[in-house]
Amino acid sequence: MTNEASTTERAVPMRDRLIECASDLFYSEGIRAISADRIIAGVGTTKATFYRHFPTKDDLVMAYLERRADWERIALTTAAQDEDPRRVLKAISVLLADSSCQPGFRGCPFINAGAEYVEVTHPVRRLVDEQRNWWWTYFRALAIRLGTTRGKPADAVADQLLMLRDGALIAGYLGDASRVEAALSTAMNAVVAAAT
Amino acid sequence: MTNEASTTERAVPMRDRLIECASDLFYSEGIRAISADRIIAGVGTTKATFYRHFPTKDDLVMAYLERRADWERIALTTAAQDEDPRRVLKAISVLLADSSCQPGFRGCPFINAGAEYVEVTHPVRRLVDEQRNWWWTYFRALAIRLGTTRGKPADAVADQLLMLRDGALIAGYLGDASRVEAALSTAMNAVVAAAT
DNA sequence: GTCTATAAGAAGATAGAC
DNA sequence: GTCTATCTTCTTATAGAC
Repeated sequence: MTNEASTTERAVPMRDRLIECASDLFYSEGIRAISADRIIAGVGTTKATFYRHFPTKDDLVMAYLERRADWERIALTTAAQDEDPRRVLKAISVLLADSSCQPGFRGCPFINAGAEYVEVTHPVRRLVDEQRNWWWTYFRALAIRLGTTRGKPADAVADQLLMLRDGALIAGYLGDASRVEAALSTAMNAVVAAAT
Repeated sequence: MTNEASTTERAVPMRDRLIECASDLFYSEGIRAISADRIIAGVGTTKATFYRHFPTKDDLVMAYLERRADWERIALTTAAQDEDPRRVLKAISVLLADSSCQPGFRGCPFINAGAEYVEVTHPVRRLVDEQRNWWWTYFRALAIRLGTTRGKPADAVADQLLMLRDGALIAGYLGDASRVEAALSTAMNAVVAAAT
């Protein structure tokens, strides 16, 4: 094979290095708390290069959230491949609870971004909406597989499961992450049982 | 026109006017998004006066959150005075859902502050913990009144009800506020039914 | 594509007069 | 308690050389 070890730094394009660094910093400290300078220093480049790749800071914020959205969808669909919808529900609980227990867990990046971006028409908020709609649609389909009647009943169960997902991530961040799994799976089962 | 320092305006002490203005701005736009200058301009005073009342901006942030905590506790205990714990549960759902439907609703100020303040030892985060503990203790007592066995079962129900409260406020802000009441009360009832 | 240098403004906070 | 004036640092963003 060709020698690429000596060109490790050059192998990763600057754009990806900026997104990678931004993803860590924005998530762990908040978007407004991180200046472009911090990211520039983090990857070891200059302002000019930064702004060549991302005309404004918000463009990098969008790239950060798009990457997070991809991760989240992949993580969920990977963890929830079981045929049995009840085991899928359990797997989702375990996935969310495990994430909550990881060091550096700071809750849902989309909920956090929502707290920082107020304007509903802002691209960031549109992306947050999109990701939340994805979750809701996923939960609605799961509700149907679990035996909930299509239409309003399934919509209602999707609302409740999304509510529990959001609450679980808040609890994982601001509460006791070690209790999230029990509370989340118990509540999800209760909600599904009451609707089927 | 009329003198700005009219009797009504002067009757409210500067400190309270600063907290009042900060409360509106911090909640509606986010804490980091609002500079001291914006608040100073909002009440029509100067930097020197601002920093005489609040040595740092974070001191004002604390005053803002303490006021919000007081409001929340008063609102809840006022809305939930019924003898019947099932009607109390319903009243909480209605209170949270109604709040979500108010114009300018931006979710839970404590969850939002948590998104902006990362350091767990920061006074803001301690206050967030305190308010969340208050809710949890309230829910645990309610769970017992609803017939849940004291100890672990009641603790588990409190975890789940708090999870639903948090998720409901997220849904009220980032989702469809008009569907919060149905989802929240249905899920709370399901969780309680499964534990009694 | 990347660098040095810098603009232009906003941020949190203070000194000293009245 | 309040004001004018100021300080320092940080912020996003750009110009122009290599």
